[in-house]
Amino acid sequence: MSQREDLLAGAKKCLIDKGYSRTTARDIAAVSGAHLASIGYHFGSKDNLMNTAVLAAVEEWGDKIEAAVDAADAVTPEQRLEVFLDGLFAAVERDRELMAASVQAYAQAQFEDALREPLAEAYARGRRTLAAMVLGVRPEEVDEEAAGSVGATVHSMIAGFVLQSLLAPGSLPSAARVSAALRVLAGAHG
Amino acid sequence: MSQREDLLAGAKKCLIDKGYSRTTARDIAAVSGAHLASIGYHFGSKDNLMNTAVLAAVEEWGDKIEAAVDAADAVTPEQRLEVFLDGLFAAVERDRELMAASVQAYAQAQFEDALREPLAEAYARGRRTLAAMVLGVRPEEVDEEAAGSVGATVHSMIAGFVLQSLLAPGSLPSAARVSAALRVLAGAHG
DNA sequence: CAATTATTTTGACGTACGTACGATCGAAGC
DNA sequence: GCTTCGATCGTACGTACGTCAAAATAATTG
Repeated sequence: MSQREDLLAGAKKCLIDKGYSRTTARDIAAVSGAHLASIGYHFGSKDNLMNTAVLAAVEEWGDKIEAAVDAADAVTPEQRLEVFLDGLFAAVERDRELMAASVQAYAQAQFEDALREPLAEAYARGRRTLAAMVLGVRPEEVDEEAAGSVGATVHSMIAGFVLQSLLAPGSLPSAARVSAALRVLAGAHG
Repeated sequence: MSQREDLLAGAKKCLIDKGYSRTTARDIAAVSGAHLASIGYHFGSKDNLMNTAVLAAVEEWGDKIEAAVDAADAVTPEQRLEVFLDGLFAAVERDRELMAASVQAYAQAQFEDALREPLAEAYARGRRTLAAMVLGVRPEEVDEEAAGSVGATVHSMIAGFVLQSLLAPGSLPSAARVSAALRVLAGAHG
């Protein structure tokens, strides 16, 4: 493994263990086993390395969501959302670290355009994917209206559950209970 | 205004403008007009001051949500969720800074028990309040089951919409569209 | 008004930070 | 075998950091 890869892995680990801004260049060097000065050589600056690590983590987390979507696509439309949530919640518990990194990403994105823009783009893409799943169509067929309502709502729910799980591990409801809750919510203003 | 109050206000401002960890003690002193050493005198340490500011911001944001709940309580149960979301989304756009601070809070909470515990508690309380609103009962009457399903789901949606709004301002759907989306979601697995 | 306590101000200390510079190494090219 | 070039290493510079001790001032109390 090159020092470049080591540094990136180390930065991700630090991101999870100490957070974005509390991570120092020396922390990354120590954790990765790479040399301090290699950060500048390979990434230009420590902040640049951290941004790269943050985006990589968010992308990985996006892949997990997509895997849950793919699994849900195999079942009937009626079961789809619940199967998806089951897969998602399992991933949430399993890959806690990835989500912790994602929260760091959102927090930092407010101060760095280099983070906010790709994150906003990923968010928009996610909405389409999720709307497509729920509606049972292909992502390209999802119109802006559906992405901005159904997709945005599902995506928001996910993000919120992730936050909740980080704050109070193990407190997530089952997918079945979320389904029931959605019926209550839909009924409350039908 | 005492320096204590000035410092707290300055810390909040820095929290919003520069983020939790990027804020230095000298930043706070400069913004607040207070003296550097007053931080130690009044708050013991800079971190302690920042934690106090973070919790104050989250509490303020909680008050906004509660105001939206109260407003929604005035209408019929059928309109309630939609009216609530209308009020909430208005608050989201109006008090963007409070939400930005809240995101900082969640990001930091992962590394400081002094933040995570009160935040988790506030989260739990919010779930009850929201479940009570949707179900049309008083918060004390909400059982654990309802708080953990309906309340948790609504709360997650809110948190997600907040994140979305921070990432891409102005991209929130209207409350009516969220309502429609919820009906779609409930129907997708009925 | 004197005495005591609370707050503000000054100044500085020690440390940890990010980054730059040149030396060193190792493999590939001719 | 000498050169070249990308990568790694050792080190040190300048600076910005949080905190503290003590002096100065303000407020409170008897």
